[in-house]
Amino acid sequence: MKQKITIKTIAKELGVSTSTVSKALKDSHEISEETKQKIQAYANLYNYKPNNLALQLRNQKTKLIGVILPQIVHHFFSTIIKGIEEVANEKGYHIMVCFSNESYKKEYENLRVLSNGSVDGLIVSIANETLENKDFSHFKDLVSEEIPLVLIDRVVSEIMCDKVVVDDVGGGYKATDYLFRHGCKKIALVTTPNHVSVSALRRQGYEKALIENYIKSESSLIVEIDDEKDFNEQIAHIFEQDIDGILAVNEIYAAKCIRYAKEREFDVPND
Amino acid sequence: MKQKITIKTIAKELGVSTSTVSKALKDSHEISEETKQKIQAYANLYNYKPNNLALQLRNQKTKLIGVILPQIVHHFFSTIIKGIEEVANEKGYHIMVCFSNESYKKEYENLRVLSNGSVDGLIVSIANETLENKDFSHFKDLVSEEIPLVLIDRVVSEIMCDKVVVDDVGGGYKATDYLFRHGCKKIALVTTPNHVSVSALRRQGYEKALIENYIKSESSLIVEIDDEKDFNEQIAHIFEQDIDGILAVNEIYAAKCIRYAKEREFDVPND
DNA sequence: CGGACTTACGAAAACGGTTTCGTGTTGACA
DNA sequence: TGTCAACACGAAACCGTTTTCGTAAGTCCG
Repeated sequence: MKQKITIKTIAKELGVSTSTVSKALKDSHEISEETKQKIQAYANLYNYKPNNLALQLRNQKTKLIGVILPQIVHHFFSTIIKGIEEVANEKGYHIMVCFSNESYKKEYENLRVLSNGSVDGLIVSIANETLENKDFSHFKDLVSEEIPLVLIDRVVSEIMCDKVVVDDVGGGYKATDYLFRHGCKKIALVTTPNHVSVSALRRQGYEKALIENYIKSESSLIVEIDDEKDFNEQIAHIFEQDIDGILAVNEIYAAKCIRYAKEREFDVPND
Repeated sequence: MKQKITIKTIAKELGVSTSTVSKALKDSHEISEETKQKIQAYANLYNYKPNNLALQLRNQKTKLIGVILPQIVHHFFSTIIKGIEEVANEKGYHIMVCFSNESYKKEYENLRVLSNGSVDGLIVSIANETLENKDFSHFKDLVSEEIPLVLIDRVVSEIMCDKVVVDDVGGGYKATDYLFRHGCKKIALVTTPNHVSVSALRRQGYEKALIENYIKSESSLIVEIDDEKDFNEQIAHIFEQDIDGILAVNEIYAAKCIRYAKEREFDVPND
């Protein structure tokens, strides 16, 4: 790399001290107009830019946020990155992105590298492998070192820090409530078996909305899709009842339901 | 943040100099076994980690690669990020990702921040706005500062640096040639109007392959899809000829062709 | 006994900045 | 003429590390 121009080179070239240069470049009142002119002109001419590392070391802050995600080629996660980057930028921050590829080892390694002063804080979505083997000590270390940490989407209660999750219960409730407000009386639920947490939470929201509307939840209106079997066959029986609304726990089920309904000449969304 | 433990604190606490600590931690032969033990034990106990910023400043390298892309919520770009991150990781590097949102100003700003010592090199895909107003001076500055720069996908000849682009001509050629090698004689081309550059390049490849196989390009075998109109109607006429191969310039057209062929009971890929 | 060589450590410079605290020179004022 | 403040600048410390070089003490050998 070419000989970078630093405050020292300017100082030497102009026969002043580095402190004078530093002050002149930030228009300090301690420096005479004449000297300031000279220094600023020189800096401009040679396109001087202060070295970020030096500043970060001195200020003990990097204006950088580390982001560790399990994947990226995935609409959900790339959207998250975009969102984080936008807000960070507004606040004068930049982001460093790493991926764990759902691997504990890579997550651990990334955490180690980023928590050594490289970033001011971290935003992490935990890798599946970590979730399975339940070893969160690397996160707990961060917390005890008081490095700002926010967990998103995939969170665990063991780690004491701020968390942001999609409000699945609220989402399920709001969607169901919306249908009620639009005149639906008998709403079916198309969901997965209950061990998938997102679905279970959205189902809770669905049931909460039923209760608030004084409606009894009927198991004949709820179908837990088995992905191994044919989708249409599984939902057929709910279409045979006189339902006027369907809540699907994810876009895929929703799309399939809509297609099924259209093929049977229902008017979506009016019917 | 809690009082971080540094080499200095260890040195003071153990009554030795910082140089001794530094050497002991990297198992230098200059330090006696006894002292090493003591220092390493202490460092371990208090979970000492060397400060990255200090190292980067000292070594004049960050092991960081800056990546600036126009978008991210896009399969192509998120795949690129993943690829870069993987290779970088193998070589002990990490990446800093920024987005220009196709805006000249954000691109300029990102470039400015990253080129101040924050990264060892840059990988950039130029923003559309920059491409339009043809102002590449910010890139040229980088080059003259001899900061390693690689342009990907969207490149311009004005900037003297390494570039990586998808080889569309070669891709079109190889695909067509493949069909010839597998016995096809009459190959149709399903493409977009010629002003879309990717398609135009792949078409060049297609035509090059035809020429090399001494086959005359026939306009009746080439259909430029108008996305406003019905796809199937537009390709119908090529299926009426006795073709034995189709080259589609993108996956969407390919998928639609295959579906069309299957619906008409062709045996894909044998027919 | 004296010179050479090892061992085990510390001092200081360096990376590139910022900032606090002098300090020498003016000029004003009593 | 002596005092004091303002002005304009420099010295040095600091951020956390590495590394070169110097050196005191101990060992070995002739």
